[in-house]
Amino acid sequence: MFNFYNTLSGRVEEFRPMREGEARFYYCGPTVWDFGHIGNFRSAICADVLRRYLKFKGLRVTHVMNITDVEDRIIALSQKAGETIDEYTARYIEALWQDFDSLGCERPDVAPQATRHIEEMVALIERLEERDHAYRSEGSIYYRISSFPEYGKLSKINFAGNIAGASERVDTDRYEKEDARDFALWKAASSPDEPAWETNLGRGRPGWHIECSAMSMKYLGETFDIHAGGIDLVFPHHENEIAQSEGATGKPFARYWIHFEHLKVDGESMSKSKGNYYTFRDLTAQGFSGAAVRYFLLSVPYRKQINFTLEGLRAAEKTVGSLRDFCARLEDAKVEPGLNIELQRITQDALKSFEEGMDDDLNTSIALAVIHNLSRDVNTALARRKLLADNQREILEALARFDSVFNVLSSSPAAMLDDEVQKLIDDRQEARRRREFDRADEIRDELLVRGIILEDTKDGVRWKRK
RNA sequence: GGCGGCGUAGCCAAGUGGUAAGGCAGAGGUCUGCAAAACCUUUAUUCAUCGGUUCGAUUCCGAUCGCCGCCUCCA
Repeated sequence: MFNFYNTLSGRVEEFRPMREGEARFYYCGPTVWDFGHIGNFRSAICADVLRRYLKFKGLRVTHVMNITDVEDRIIALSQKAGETIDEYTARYIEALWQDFDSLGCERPDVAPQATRHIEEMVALIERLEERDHAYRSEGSIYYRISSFPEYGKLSKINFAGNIAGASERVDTDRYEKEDARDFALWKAASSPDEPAWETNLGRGRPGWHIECSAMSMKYLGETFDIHAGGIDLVFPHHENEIAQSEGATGKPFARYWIHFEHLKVDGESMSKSKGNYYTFRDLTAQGFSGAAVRYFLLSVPYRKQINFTLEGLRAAEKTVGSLRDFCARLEDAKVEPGLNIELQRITQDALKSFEEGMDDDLNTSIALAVIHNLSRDVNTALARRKLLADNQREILEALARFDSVFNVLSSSPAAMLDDEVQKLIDDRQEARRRREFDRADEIRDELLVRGIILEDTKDGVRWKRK
């Protein structure tokens, strides 16, 4: 199996699934109040790679990602737009899936929405009330943190040291709570026109944290393998999830917690006010590909902050282009039958190193370096005609294996050339044969204007779209 | 006030108690009709600074400087 850092234990640990051959994995998904930004997608892509690597390791994965479609901001924005919550969030959910596709993220097996699971949340809150972990105050219901002694075990927060300096910024007067740390499980509707649900708990809406407890346990069981999310969620969100879930069931909740670091933009935290805020769509509008964004975001291991810059993204775009060219060249190569033992060894070593890198806390930097080194060795062999048919097959299989995790190598098949363009390429070849190089270069320039780049190789002309 | 991370070539960046992966950019070369692509060579005697531990430190410890973040909605 492989190792990764478990926030709960504070150590890199070997992953051992609860059930042989199976991994149950929950990822705290987005709040759909706007288009996703690159920070959201760093997390989503890290989660995607984790999920893919679990599969690489031969595990059957059940991946659940929640969609938070009700919270204060969504309510405010939808009301402002004169829409229902569903009308407002629908477009962002649609956009989310489009972005997932563009970024090469597999869709989760289940993507439950909070608004569709109010019943489950109500039932969970009732269980917490029965076990005395919850109390009512002015129509709302709060979690009683003093009733859960293990509170803080995930984030290791030192409450004594914290309160002093931070308290001035914490709004403690807003609700009637027994303890400033207590958090809302259920928020009573404050006015008749506020979106709310009529339930056994009264008219209101769920607190933010309860949805993840209710939905993860519904789809994965009361105890499951991995719970993932952005680093910012460690406290209070995940800490509260543990309190809610373990408080209600008396059983361990998630066994492994994995958290993805944030990214910086131009060396600073990303924020709209700093003008360094990018949605994925901002980048595609500038002509960047999803694969380049994905490659960039995976080029640094998940536990390090990555510094996002447009310059870095440009470099990633070039790198992905080179790797894809390499794959296409390898596929098209006309090779002699047979097997080059030396190349076979290189290929096997690459597979081994890739896996060792990923096994070591998902070190994507190392895994990518392995792909680059293999690419160089194979290019050299190709140029020297040392690559034989069995090697070609093995290397393509290895690359497919790598790409089952990274998903940046395969590109959509190039669209067919139209007849006119094909004729120009043929004409140019004819001109070259006659050594009419002015004419040949003229045609090459003309094709370039049409966005087609030609490369003359030993095996004939290759073309690609700009 | 409490807590944490980072500082490695022009840029991005991995990494380890035993002598610096990878990518981008640059230079020279091979190949080519010329290109392009690819390949080869080359670009850190050195890992913020100063001490300490050690046979040996970029890697461990301490101090200093600089940058970033969390503790509040946040991926």
